[in-house]
Amino acid sequence: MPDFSDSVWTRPARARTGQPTLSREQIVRAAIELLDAEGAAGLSMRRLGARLGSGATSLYWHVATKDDLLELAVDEVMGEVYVPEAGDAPWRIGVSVMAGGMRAMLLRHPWVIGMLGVRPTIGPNVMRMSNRSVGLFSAAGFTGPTLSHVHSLITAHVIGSATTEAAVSAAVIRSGQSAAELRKSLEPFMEKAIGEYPEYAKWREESGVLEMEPDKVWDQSFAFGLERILDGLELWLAGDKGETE
Amino acid sequence: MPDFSDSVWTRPARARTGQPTLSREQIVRAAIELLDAEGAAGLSMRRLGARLGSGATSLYWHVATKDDLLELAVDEVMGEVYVPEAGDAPWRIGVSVMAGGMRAMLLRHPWVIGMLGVRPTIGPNVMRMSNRSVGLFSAAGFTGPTLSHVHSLITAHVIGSATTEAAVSAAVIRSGQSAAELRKSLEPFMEKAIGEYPEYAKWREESGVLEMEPDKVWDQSFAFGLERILDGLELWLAGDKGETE
DNA sequence: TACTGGACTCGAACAGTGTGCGAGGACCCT
DNA sequence: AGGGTCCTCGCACACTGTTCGAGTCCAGTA
Repeated sequence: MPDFSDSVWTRPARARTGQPTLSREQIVRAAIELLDAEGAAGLSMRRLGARLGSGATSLYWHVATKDDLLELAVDEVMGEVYVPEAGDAPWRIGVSVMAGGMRAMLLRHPWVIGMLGVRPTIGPNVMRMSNRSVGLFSAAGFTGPTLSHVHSLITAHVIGSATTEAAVSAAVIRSGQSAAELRKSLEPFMEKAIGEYPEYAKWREESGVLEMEPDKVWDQSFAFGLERILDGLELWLAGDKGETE
Repeated sequence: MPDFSDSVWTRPARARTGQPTLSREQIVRAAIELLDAEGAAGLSMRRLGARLGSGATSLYWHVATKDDLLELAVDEVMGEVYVPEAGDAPWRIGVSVMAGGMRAMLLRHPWVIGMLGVRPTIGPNVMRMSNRSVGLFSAAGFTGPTLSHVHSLITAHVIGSATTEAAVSAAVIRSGQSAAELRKSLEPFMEKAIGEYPEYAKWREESGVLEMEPDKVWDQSFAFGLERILDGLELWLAGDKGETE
């Protein structure tokens, strides 16, 4: 006797509202959730489909390719970054707000970092950010190619700091220990290396960096760097522009 | 009638010299070659095995996991970076040499960039670099946590600049066109965007950046940023260390 | 010389990946 | 009622990293 418990007849009619059940925005949002929760390796089209209650290949009607989806996701989270309007505050403050916001975003969505080097992002949100940035820097007094260099300098600092910070924090998470515990369990390894790397070892011991709270150190490092950069830029604006060439 | 053309008997004795045919260094070297030629997506254990004339799974005797292999590869190329000895030159020069060398390495091996954010590198070559760097910065007059911040600042600049540069250059390569051609074919897209991003468009038009040679622009941008950073650091060394807090 | 044990290689297999294709269902318009 | 468009999805393909166990070779010992 055939089993009708799962046939077309016993199964309830598909819950269709007449509207498509999937949308590109919905897919992108779900992808970001998955990426946040499990990292780049945790996102597969099949798992994403399952999370949305639909077949994996259905996604391909809304999105040409997984790479495209990632590009959309990157641009989407870029939209979370607030860039102040030019003139709302002194330019140093404006730039700091932008840089801090972008750093926070990258640490919220660390999977973005690994994608920045793969293809340039030119989505609408990135464009909006760029547009605002130009305003910010041009109000500060930068023009022409230099303006672009300044923009690159600031974003490079954000991306670069976030890269190493994210790498370490990923290692901490993977280890299942706290940062302090992880450092302790690496201690013997370091101990052995001391002989070979004397300068490094000496600094490590004397700097007092071992007793500091890791998160605070990252914040300080980022802020310190940003201040030095802004100082350097202000100096350049102040006049001696040909000093170093 | 059985086919003996490929049996143990007809097959020539394995060309064994008595030495193992595979070695970890050889594998890492081949992996780097493959990564350089085809990027991160082009490296698979099977292809790597084929390139070495051996079975894919043979690699697993020398290397625990693909991730381990990548870590080895990253550390290996890090070894290509020359870090001057402290005292061989004024510290600004020393730091510039190191930063420039690291940038060049990252552009030679752009696949490294995408891996830096995934896990921290603590291989011997990276340690050697760190050791040298400490010497460099400490000779410049930096101490304690600040020394670490300065180190982070410089490497962040290198990594950050290389990230966006590599992204663009990857896009150019993928497009199969020259940078200028690619820009031209993106022109209509940009044209349409001008209305929405007025500041950006205005800068784009007036800056003269469109007529410049792309490679030169990258170099200039990197050098400009580095000089600003070094200026900022020198200023800090000069004294007014509490100025901005 | 025979035998053992370690160093090393490798084919088969498993679970999982991105994606093309074609069949089909649901809806709207004529 | 018939067609056309939008949308979903199962199947299949070629490929991935990795495990397992069998096998091959060589050095050392008895």
